[in-house]
Formats: sequence, C-alpha cells, structure tokens
Amino acid sequence: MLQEALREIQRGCAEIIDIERIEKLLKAYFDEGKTFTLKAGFDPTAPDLHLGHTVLLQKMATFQKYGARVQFLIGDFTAAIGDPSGKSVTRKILSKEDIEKNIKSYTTQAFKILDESKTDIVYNSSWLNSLGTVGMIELASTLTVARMLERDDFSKRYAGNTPIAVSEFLYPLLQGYDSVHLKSDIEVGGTDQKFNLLMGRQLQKVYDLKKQQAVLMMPILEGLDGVQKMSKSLNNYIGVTDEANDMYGKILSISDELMWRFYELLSTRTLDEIEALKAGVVDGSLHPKSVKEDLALEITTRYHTPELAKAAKEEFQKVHAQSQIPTEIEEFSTDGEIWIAKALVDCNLESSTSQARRDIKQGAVKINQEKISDIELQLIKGEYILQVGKRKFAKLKVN
RNA sequence: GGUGGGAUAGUCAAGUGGCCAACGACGGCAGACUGUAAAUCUGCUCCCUAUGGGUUCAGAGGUUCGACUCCUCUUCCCACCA
Repeated sequence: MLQEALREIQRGCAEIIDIERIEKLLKAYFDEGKTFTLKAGFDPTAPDLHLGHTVLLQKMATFQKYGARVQFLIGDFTAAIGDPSGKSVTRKILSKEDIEKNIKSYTTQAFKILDESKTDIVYNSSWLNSLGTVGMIELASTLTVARMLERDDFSKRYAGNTPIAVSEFLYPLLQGYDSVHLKSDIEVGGTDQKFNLLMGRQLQKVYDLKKQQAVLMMPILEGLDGVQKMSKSLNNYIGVTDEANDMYGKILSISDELMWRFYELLSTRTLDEIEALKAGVVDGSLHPKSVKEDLALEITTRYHTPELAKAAKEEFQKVHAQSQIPTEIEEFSTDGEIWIAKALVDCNLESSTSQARRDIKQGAVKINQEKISDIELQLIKGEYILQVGKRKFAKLKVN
C-alpha cells in the first residue's frame, strides 16, 4: 500500500527533494491516520487554467488521497511583485475585486480535480502585509546576493545584460517565507520554481521551524507544438474550459511523441497500462492514432461529459476523416454583393484582405467545398460555406 | 554623477544617404505527402479592390532633391567608472 502510494506520487515527477520525509509522512498517515500539509502557490493573475496547470493539480489530488491537506496558496501579495520572468518586470496591481473574481474562476476549475473538502484556500497577503519593513529587511538579510544570483534565470539575465529589478529578489524570499508561516510539510511546483521551492526549505531552517519541507517538482508540460511550454501567451495551450470539440481536436493534433508525455502526466491510467499501449504501438498491434483518440476521449470526458466527448469524436471524424462540413458553423450575413476577400475578413477567417488574397492565390480557400483561385470574385445573392485551410469555416448569407 | 554603446516587423537580427516594405533565422499561415501526427519539400508572412497606392525602422524636430542611415533634443535600455 505504502509502496504503491509512493510509486504513484513519483510518477512523472521531475525531481523530488527529501523523499524520505515524504515516505515518513505517508507512513504516519497509513499507520496512525495522521494528515500533513501540502503547499502549492498560485498566481491570481491568470484565471484561465490549461492542461499545463492540471499536471500539478493532479499530483496534489494524488497526495490528497494519501492524507494531505492542501494549502492552496493565493499569491495575492507576491503577484504585485511578479515572479521574475525576465520579460516585463512591472505588473499591474490588481484590485481586490479582480483578484476575488480570478480566484473564484480559478478554484471552480481547480476543484474539478482537487478534493475541496481537503483543501484550504489561504492568501499570503494576510501575513505578508503585516510583515512590515523591519520584518522584510530581516527576511532579506537571510540571503546573500551571491546566493540569489545562483538562481538560473537571474544568472543568465545578469550575464546577458538583461535588467533585473531589485524587487525581483524579494519574490523568492517571500515565497519561502510563506512556507515558514504555513509550516508546510511538502511543497509542490514546477521545475522552474526550484529555486523558490528550495528557499522555503532554507527559510524554515533559518526561522528554526524544526522541520524542512520536502519539495516535489513536476515537469513543465509542453504545448501543442511539442517544444515550448504550454502557455496562453504562446497560444499552444489546451484550456480546461475549451469546448469539447476544440479540446478533442487539439489533443489529436499533438505529435505521437508528445502523446506519451501527455499520457504520463495527464492520464489517470496506470503506468502498466501505458506501457502496454506503448508496446502495442511498437509491435504494430495498435495504431498510434487510435491510442491518441483514447487519450483525447479521456481528457475531454474529464472536463466535460462522456456524451460530449463522444460527440466530439464523431464530429471530428466527420469533418476530417470524411472531410465534411462541421455541424456547427458560425453564420454571417451581409447585404448586397460582396468581394470574396472582404467576405473572408468579415467572417473572421482572415486578418486582412491582403492575407485573404494570398491565401486565395495559394489555393487555401474553398467555397462550398470547391477550391477557388479568382481573387476578384464577387459573391452574389445566396448562401455560401467559406473555408480557409483545413479548419476554419464560416457560413455566409448574401442578401 | 561621468563616459561610451544601443533601440529595426510576432521574436532574434542584417542594413551606416537613393538599388528598402527593408537580407537572414525562428515562429506563424497555406499547399503537397499523411493519421488535421511527426519528419520532409514548396510558397507566403505591414495595410489598401492593388502591374498601382498608403503607412513603417523608439519619439519629436532639422539637414537633404532624397533619410532606417547624417544632426539636435526627448524617452527607455546596457556597459564601464564613481
């Protein structure tokens, strides 16, 4: 039982620091029913969860099965500083209402995965606000600049002449201090958080807490391109609120290689089952596409319903395997004759008439399934199905 | 505070008076091949009913027939010195 729990906890992890501690905590739970605390921090600026975030949430849910009480930390104080990203340093300070709104949408999404009854939502402003200048300086004195510069992105930026604001140094310290205040037993986060996570351990020692949190890091999930991390700004993400059709389609568009990664980090199938699937693909008894379809179905079901997921699968086959028109297409209408390029822009299929012309020249545009090549074409009265590329459709009614 | 260097399209980055809507790379889009996969190959990648026109190279002025390129000021960034 303990071994099984450990194995599941370690699944997909990038790195674990102080696994012995985790083992002890689990043992205490199994033997005496003693619970422990698991901290994870979230930034209230990004209310839209995508599958990259759920990797961590799923891990937290696993811990909850084995006795963890989750400290769902809202970094409302630290959000004002902004975690050093190397990009824009200054961030808007969010209003209380905005933060509340973000948290609300964040947690409703998160509780699709987490067990709400074993989760405490805490705000770090509630203790960091009262830290005061003296407390802050005291905190800052626990670390040297040299140590701070050990952090990978700081050293890179320093070496690369990219500016680093002094306030950015405070972020890891404050995040670490959160662990002191919460007396966390374990903290989980992404590998990019390593420095900050370790800071918690360090500060718990400095502040004489008699214990140091174990740290468990999950890898950063790659986005649809399979290379860069999944993120909204790179537009390579699958949002948990994506519509079933989109979600299904996006998952099916990932590469075979990435599919295994998604299986490991997102599927609830056991590692043995996944191994069996892999073996099946290798020996040819399973088609990689059907394995991918199963994954798409599983994940779509999780965030929607089995019925919707199934419908998404059927729709996908209809549109792509049989190249038919999707069931639901956005409809537009216009009065009087319209130039094709203009029509494509009006239907949001193209960003400019220049772009539309180029695509028509390249044979990317179809009207009622027929490829067109005339960039001067005028659409007269009637109904048209406009298509650009393989996936952009619109219905246009010309009156 | 002083001195020097820099800011070019989504990103990186060439261009140092006309040949510049601006080399190249990446990204993105599209086509071929497929399993809407990957890999590969090809084309496109500021806007505009367009063999032409318009607006761009941090911002504002100026010199010039002509400026991304030269001058002045402003803003921001970097390095070195203090």
